[in-house]
Amino acid sequence: MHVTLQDVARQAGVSTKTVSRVVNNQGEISAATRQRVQQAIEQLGYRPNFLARSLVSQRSSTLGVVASGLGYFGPSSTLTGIEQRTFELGYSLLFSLLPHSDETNVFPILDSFVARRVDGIIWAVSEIGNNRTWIQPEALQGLPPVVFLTMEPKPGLSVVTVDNRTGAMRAAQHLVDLGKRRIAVITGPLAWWESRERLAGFKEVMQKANLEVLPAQVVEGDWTATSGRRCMLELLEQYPQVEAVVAGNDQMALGALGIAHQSGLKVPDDVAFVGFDNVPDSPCFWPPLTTVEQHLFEVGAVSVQMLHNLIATRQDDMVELASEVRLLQTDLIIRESTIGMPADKVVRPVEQDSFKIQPPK
Amino acid sequence: MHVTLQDVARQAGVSTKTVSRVVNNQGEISAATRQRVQQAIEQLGYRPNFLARSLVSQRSSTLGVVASGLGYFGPSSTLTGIEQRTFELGYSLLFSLLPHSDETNVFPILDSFVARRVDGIIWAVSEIGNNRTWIQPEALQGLPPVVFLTMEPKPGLSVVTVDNRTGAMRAAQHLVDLGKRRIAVITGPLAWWESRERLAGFKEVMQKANLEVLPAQVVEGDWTATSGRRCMLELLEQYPQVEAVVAGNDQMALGALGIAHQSGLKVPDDVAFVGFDNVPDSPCFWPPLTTVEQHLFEVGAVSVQMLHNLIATRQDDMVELASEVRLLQTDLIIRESTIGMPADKVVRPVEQDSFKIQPPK
DNA sequence: TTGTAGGCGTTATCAA
DNA sequence: TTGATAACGCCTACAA
Repeated sequence: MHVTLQDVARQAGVSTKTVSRVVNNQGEISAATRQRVQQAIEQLGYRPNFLARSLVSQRSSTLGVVASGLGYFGPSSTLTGIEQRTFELGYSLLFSLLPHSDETNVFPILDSFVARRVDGIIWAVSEIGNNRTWIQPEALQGLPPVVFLTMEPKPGLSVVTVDNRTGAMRAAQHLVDLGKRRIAVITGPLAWWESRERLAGFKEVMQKANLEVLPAQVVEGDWTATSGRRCMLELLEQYPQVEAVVAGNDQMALGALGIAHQSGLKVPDDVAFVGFDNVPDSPCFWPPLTTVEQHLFEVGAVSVQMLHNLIATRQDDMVELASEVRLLQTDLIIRESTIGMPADKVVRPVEQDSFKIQPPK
Repeated sequence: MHVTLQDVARQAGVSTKTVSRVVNNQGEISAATRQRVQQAIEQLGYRPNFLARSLVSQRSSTLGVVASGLGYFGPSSTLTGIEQRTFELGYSLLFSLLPHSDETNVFPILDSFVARRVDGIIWAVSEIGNNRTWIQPEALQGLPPVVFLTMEPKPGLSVVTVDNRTGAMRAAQHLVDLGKRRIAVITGPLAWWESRERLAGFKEVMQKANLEVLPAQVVEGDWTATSGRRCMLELLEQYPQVEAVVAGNDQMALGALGIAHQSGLKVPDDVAFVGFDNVPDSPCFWPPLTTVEQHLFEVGAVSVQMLHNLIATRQDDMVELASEVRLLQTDLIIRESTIGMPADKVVRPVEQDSFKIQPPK
């Protein structure tokens, strides 16, 4: 069916090895034969078979990625970053999605990756409930190098994640600095590690500012704008003195904003709002939303780079120093929902954990 | 490095072929040997190598997908649908992203798919400018079956797309039915086929209603909310009598809504708005947005099913009847931005081009 | 500079 | 019911 090296070799009147050398640009070859071989390749429309190459070379130049929740801006950005860097480094990408559920059995997915002999795996699913209990030495044993995204760093694992706690602290501190005292929070689902981190950051700032956090000030949403509406209604009911709201993401902030409008509250004078994510629409919310930007595209790119290094290391010497952690910082984007006048100022702090994407080798 | 069939065979004291039969559940095998083989598999931790299997069986059980613009809800939904159906049908998915640019050379991506011997390809990139000129018989020659998404159906190609024209007609007709006469349109970039289709649908309704469409009534955005703001400002400048706006997507509608608020216009009494996409946030816009829902998850799922059938067909007999077209209908979701009162009614028409996802064989 | 032999891990063919 | 042998398409080692 397909044209093979043999066919080309026969056509060009040389050996298969010579054709192989031409295809892979290796070894010294006389200009004449190279010419002849290339002509034969063109003529026959030869396309190399990576499966056969992978079989003998024991590497597939393919990475596997497991993602989730592409309907949201964050995961999509991360995936885009992953794909781009993967391509730049010369890999292909096997792609799998996981439902947002504890129940899902991850092993079929891992098996399909192993069966296709991926050189490495990126686990781009948020830490939710106990959906990480599968991460055990025995399970990792049979796998190529893995980089985990968005989880509490654990010894022995390579992790790339956003500093959610500090991000939330920036949001809360901003409100405190503006003189707000009665600050409420709409969290994401607390089964999510990210949500708990953000809540912890919020509480830390409140404590330092000697501000109480009553149970009535904390409500739990599910990331959707609709849940933001519900949460804001609850807040107005159980904590009517609220002066500001920190939302776990921009969607919930949007929903909460809607309720504020319906209730005739002035934003930000009566109630100020801060979101999290800086989705592309957030500058066009009504009013434009102050929010915390995560650099998720970079999270994706960095994780691929880390995986690439891991793969190279494992091949060179068998020493396994897989435990590396990258914590990416956030930016506070200040807009009208907190300061009430046209502004789009970026407050970028000194980077504590700065990073660079390393150039391909 | 890895445990192979041979290792298992040796351990169990049988031939490799016998092990192969056990692994693939084929042929008759005595319970005793099966037992022994399975034990050896467990013991050694054997994982089959799909690369080797693909090499000999001439099929990789892998599909390739080329997508674009995951930052938007639509493409992400489509990709999610593709992934899910792909997994259900027992394939793996090789994933590639294309920048939104005419210039991009698609052949390296196609080559990487062919090199890995994907069984089929889904081209999930919108038709923009002349980014489809590569689709020529010669280029298609060397490829496995391909299904194209979101493009003008062409003879000889398999296409799955949303009926954008009819969708836009629903939106426009809804406004006409509400008694609006001076209706403007904010289009997506007109280099996109989808944008032109939606504009054509809009114009068709206007014509039937004996309503003029002046050049001043049509402005071109770039899908972003920010461009929606700019376009709405232009409209208010050059067509101040505007009573309603049809936007090319929900993001631009959001931006336009913001300008309406800033200008003190009442929605929908002064100006009504309709979007396109039904993004999850749209019920929480201010006011909630009437919009046209595309079933993009289904577009993805249907395209995979079509591809699967194509692959099966090509293998059975060599007859190539690749030209199939599926046109999926839209739903109009009516909300406050047009009717000004709490409502969330779905108008679902009789399906002209109904479809079912066929069960896996 | 070029060629030969052997093997990567699996499945198909044909015997036993 | 099982097994030996030959592919699948490519690359590495070693010669020539």
